[in-house]
Amino acid sequence: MPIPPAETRTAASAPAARGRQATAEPESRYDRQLARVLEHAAKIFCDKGYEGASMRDLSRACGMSLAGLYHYFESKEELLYRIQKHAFETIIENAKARLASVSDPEERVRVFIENHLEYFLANKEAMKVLTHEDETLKNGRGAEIRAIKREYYRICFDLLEDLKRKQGLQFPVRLAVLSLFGMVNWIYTWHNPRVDADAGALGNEMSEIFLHGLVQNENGRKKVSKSKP
Amino acid sequence: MPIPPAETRTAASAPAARGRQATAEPESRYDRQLARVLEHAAKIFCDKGYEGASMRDLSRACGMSLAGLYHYFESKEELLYRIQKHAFETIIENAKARLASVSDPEERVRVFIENHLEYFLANKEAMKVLTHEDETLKNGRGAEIRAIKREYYRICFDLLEDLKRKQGLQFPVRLAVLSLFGMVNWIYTWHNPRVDADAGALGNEMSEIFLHGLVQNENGRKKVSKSKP
DNA sequence: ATTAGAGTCGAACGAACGTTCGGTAAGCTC
DNA sequence: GAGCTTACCGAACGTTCGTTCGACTCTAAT
Repeated sequence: MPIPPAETRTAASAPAARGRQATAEPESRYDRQLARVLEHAAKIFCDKGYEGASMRDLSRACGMSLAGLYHYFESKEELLYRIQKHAFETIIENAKARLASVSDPEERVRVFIENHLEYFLANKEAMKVLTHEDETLKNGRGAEIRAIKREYYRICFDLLEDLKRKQGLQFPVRLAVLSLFGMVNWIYTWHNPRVDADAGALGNEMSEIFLHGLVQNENGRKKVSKSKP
Repeated sequence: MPIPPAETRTAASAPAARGRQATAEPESRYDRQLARVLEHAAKIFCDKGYEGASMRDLSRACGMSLAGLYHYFESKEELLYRIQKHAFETIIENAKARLASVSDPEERVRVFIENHLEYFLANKEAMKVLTHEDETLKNGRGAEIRAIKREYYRICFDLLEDLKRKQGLQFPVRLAVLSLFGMVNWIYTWHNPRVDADAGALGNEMSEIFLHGLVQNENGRKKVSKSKP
């Protein structure tokens, strides 16, 4: 949930997180405010889209003046960049950590899917911004985000290729990866926490569809005995 | 590809398509120009997003003055509405027509998927606008588009429920529908006509993944004999 | 008590936005 | 060829946009 403390300071030169004794406190006032701003920005970009959202909307949401906001970043574009970068880096980090302890190829795919859904649903706003505004950033920042995205794609690709090789399967890996991303990313258009299951259950069900399909004859796992022949 | 002739005139009161003899010519000058405008609008909304696209962009693309454009519609919002409505109605119409002659439940799902992909790839720009700007329209027009969307969803839902019942399967239908839409709609983010297969081939491959999954053991259709045990 | 700078603000900048207005030139009907 | 309509345009309307500027307050170190 928390959008991150500053890491790198790109606006005016400013203090690193220094508490009262320079060591104890992890979050300076600046860091806390910046995190607040990023969180509200994610919410607003999510609701109205990057282009449709105005800095005045953000100012209102943060309870801070328009000019005051610019103490924490240098442009609207940087806000989008920060939100996207943090979301992507975190989901990749989480995926790597979870995959490290799983070796069965099929199970690894399941873990990847569940990790994706879990982070997605826990950070719905940032992830919608990541997904929806995927071509918005241009030039340097856009290239950086696209590189991170490619890394994430690659992780999934390798997972599926490994599965294919070890189990001697036959399917187009690129298309499988992109179909999987479609399935899991599309969730931002429909998921309603009051109606739909949580990440764990959805992950299992989606994994089942993706790995074994709707129709699983000859195997019995999906087929159910019917009273009428 | 062609965005449609006028159907209903919503701007200033204006002539219906009347040829020189009121019967022979199907396309008046007005209809042709309107179609041109809608086509360019779809392209621009697709490239820069609805909010990011300006009427001046459209004016430039059409080679027509800003004021002149408004002869053909009453607002930017109406443009989006027209594009979305036409795309949705056509894809539904096509789906119904194709499904009418197919009775096998599994084959019907395949036909639905292939129809979707075929229209999607043949009308990439309008379909990206439909997919990407899906929450943009508000009030009356938004409600109307959402109703059409619900109808399309319903067709797919019924298809899958029929498959489930007739084959005695067990899967969550709502999730299956939404996963399928995710798979097929996501295509606008990645499809490259110079790299990727055409709608027919992609439809087959996606249908295979969706219906039978990546891993299809015990059945041999997917498993391939390996030299090493 | 003085100073430095972090944090914040009101007010404004120029640019861009969607839309409208008054007008004109061409085409059609009588 | 008068009269009406369609198709289009230049210029501008009022608004909103992202961003900046100079000044103020508060805190904390000198």
